[in-house]
Amino acid sequence: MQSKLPAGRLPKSPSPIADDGDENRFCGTCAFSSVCVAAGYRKPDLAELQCLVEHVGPFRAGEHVFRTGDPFRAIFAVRGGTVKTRLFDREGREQVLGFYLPGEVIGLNAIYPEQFPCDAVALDTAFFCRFSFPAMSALAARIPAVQQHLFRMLSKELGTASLLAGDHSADERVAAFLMDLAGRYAARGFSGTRFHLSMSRGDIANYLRLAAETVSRVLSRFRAQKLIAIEGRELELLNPTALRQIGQILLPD
Amino acid sequence: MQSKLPAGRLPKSPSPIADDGDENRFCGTCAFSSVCVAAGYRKPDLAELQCLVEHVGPFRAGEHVFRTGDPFRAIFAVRGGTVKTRLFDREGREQVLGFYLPGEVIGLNAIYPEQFPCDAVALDTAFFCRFSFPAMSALAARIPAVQQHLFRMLSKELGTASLLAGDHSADERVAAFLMDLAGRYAARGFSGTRFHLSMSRGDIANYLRLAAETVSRVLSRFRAQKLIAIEGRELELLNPTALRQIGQILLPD
DNA sequence: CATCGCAATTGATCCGGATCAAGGCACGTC
DNA sequence: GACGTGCCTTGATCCGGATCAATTGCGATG
Repeated sequence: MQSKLPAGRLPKSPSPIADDGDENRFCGTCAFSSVCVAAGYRKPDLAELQCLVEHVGPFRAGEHVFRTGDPFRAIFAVRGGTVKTRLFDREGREQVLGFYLPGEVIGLNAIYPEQFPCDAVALDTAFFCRFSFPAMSALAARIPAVQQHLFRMLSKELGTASLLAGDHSADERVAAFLMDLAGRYAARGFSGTRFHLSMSRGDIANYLRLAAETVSRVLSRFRAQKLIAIEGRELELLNPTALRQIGQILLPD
Repeated sequence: MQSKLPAGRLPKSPSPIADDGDENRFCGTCAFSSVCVAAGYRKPDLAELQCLVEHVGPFRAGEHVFRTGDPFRAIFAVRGGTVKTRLFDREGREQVLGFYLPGEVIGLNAIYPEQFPCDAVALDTAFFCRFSFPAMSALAARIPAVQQHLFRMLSKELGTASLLAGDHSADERVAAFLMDLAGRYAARGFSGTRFHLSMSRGDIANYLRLAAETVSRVLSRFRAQKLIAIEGRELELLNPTALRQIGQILLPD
């Protein structure tokens, strides 16, 4: 039930960011926080930032935030819910490219082609901050912190291709996947040991380039080994250290 | 014998960019060309660009352009030769991340961590244009074309992770690899049907996440099927259409 | 020239995960 | 309650590519 929105949350009321109590809580964990906060310190810049940020959503599970081929006009920070990005190959088979949690940003890979190169699909009820990219670009030229932040976010995402690469075992992939999610939840202020898997086993398998049956088997084995407790999509990491050990080859540090 | 360099080519003569005839030919195919050319149209900017571009090299095969952990100060455009990027996992096994041809740019993934996250190793005699990043950043804030160009290069590289992802057959991977190389050579003005493989079979296999033996077998099979002619590292694509067909799932368009 | 060392090729065997198949479970609707 | 429909789990079989091993070819070096 994460979709119980406070009344003043939707863009109908263009209230200043500082006035929205919930805003502050979210923004503190958002990938854009340093930009918004930095801009907030200067009154004239704050006005401009408000022009380029727009709240959109909610999207229901299965709805598209954007589609492959849509013209690129903006990037999106996830405010709530979960998103998967995916595309279809020539044979029409889905390829899951990634999952995005609250505070994370989607759409950066559309800057160059000037079209979105993939679909973004909500996995549960999700809503976003939409940043107009032309406006953001112009702002970046005037405010070094904004420019630097964009460079850093882009560069950071370059280092995030490793989970699916390589000839790694199913155990390694699944363990690394779970620990990656855990770390990202923890980084945004959520629990890093208990969380909900918003995506189906099939999506996980597709993302990890495994069969859904294999993912199921590995999770069952991890449960039998008391590494995790899992019931449906509710997950608890019972032995994160061991999981990190198993997936270490795929994990940073 | 790829190291037979023309006499005037080595950096012992630090001549200004505009004076170097070969420079113009190279710059036309370089990923930075739009930046350099755009800057060239304004005299004051040209001066600044000269400050931030520096010619480095040659590096001999096996020498490092940068190493994992080196502080990030600049990005490099390959002027000549070939480079591989790689890192070592905890077990000390090498992981080849990519190959870079003349005109392509390395180091963009170091902006965020502010350290190089991988090694860059010359595969043959190689030299570079070195762009100081702080200087470039400052220039980007003043010249929109430079900022836009950096955004685009970063975003473009985000779309380049697909070759090694996925559970694809060895045939698909090798065919896609060859066609990818061919396309990149062609884009830079070289032959797209006959070229030299600067990297060993082992490097190719490592990059494609296959065993070296498998790469060898696939190449032998492609030769038997008259798809390619290959002798050592000299390659000719005899039937690019068929190769594209085989690797199509991994290739753009 | 003989020798060494590395890269590449080719053959034989083995294993991990895909695939095919058959239920189980939780949800909805009628 | 009976039924359908996804989603998940578990079992049995098969195949592509890894691995181990042997051989060849070539450039470098003495």
